Amino acid sequence: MADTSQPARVRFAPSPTGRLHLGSARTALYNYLLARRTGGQFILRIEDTDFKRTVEGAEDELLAGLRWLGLQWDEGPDVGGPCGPYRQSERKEIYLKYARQLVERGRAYPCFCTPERLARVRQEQLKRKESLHYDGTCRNIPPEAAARRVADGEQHVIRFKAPQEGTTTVHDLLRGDITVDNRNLDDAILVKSTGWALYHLAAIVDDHEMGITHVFRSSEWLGTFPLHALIVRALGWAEPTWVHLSVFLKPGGKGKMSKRDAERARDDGYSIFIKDLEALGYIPEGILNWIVLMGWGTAENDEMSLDEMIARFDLAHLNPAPAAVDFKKLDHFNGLHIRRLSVDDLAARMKPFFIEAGYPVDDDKLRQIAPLLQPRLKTLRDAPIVGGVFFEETVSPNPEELIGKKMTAPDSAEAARRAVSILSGLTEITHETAEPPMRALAGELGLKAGQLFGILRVAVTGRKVSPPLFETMEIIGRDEVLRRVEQAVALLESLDS
RNA sequence: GCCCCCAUCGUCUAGCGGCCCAGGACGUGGCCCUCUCAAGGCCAAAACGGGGGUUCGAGUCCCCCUGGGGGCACCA
Repeated sequence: MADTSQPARVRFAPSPTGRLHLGSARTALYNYLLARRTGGQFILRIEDTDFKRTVEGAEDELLAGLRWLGLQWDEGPDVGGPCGPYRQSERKEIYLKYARQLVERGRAYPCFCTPERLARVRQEQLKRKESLHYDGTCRNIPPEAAARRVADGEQHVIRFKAPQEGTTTVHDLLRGDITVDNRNLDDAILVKSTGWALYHLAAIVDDHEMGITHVFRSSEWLGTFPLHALIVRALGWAEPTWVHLSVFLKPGGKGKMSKRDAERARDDGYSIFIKDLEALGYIPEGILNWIVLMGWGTAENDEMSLDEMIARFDLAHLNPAPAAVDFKKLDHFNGLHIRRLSVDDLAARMKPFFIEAGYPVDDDKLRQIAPLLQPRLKTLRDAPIVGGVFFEETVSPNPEELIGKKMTAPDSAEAARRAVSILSGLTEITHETAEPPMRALAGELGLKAGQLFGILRVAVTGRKVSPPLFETMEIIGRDEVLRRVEQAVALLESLDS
């Protein structure tokens, strides 16, 4: 079943009508993984035959998003390949060729019904509570008569002539055989009156012409699955392995992700769109690790890099059930992979977020603070929040917060004074040189280390929460540390008057 | 209304008839570590939707119910 011995040719075929989101990214991922796993090819095809719906810039975002995630394709509209063109809008004649073939074989027919008439038929069916389907008016027009009307230039579409009796059985890798009663099949439109093929024909033709071995697509195609298999068979081709992946459900698992849910995710600081996730400080490694597990599972060790996924991915563990998105889990994997980054890598990735937050960035300092921030970041966006202190020229602590735990202002002032006198005696303040004497001082004053350190932390960073105190002092530097602690002394003294 | 699909902890999942009084992960609670916050370590609570079968034996196979999801365009 999980045949990884034969090279797979797979494709990710988005239409440039929207943004790259979680669901499509996961489909792309699975395609990519199977291709790499089997030593096959990953193809990118743009399904842009519906010009009315094409969105300006969508294709660019799609490609950029995939590249950012690290899912580079082997063949595609921009990189070419032996089966091009890879944009459906450039393959019109190919589809027409097969549409004509189908008509010649009596497996498809021209239909002259107007959209208006079709809408009327639908209304009637709705009123009679029947299933919605084409009523077959043009199905029985004699081929010669139909051909004549076409030759005369009469507006028409091409419909597939679906069988009306018996049953059709198709096979999905995750669901096994699916058998439908042919009476429920519809004569779907293959070619619009404009001459452009619809998905039903275009995708089937392209998958064949491009030698696709496995078709990963969303479960929303399950309804037309028999139709598509029938078209493949009518054309006399071998079927690919069909894999219908379930959709993602909203957090909590009740209902599909809707636009409203997407907005709510944004309000919570998350997003279902890849580009937004990048801006929110999520890294490809984290996102990929998160989505690969929604629909595919392993017994244990969920933590994986892309390479590890390639080594472990298989078809047998794909799961047909819908999965609810859990952004908390994304946070977990993102943090996990941030911690896996090298110092230089993390420094480079944090940089734009410091710039965005308005801090004067400095590559050396970024590398210096990276190890301190690394275990504290859930997202890269947290970096300027946690590490902003290293770029601030001055701090303005809240005097009240300078008072040590269970201490008075005068006590705290005295402790700070003593700290200054000891620290100023050091030629350099580092973790090694400063911590021992400060611990000793705490003991001498009858304080817990945490009490003294707390005062110094607020004095030096202006915050109650910061990276480890002495490492922080080391980076801020002796002179500035002294200046800040002295400032704290003054602040504390002003308090008790 | 009609058609199709799915069903294990709150969530993502492992399980492919006995190895399961159901394993891992997120989240949650507790403890440890600890200069704060994290990170890390340990522990805990937490599930086979219900009912019928099949079988010596069912989370695993079959049926029904329930629940959830998808589809029914000259969109993809």
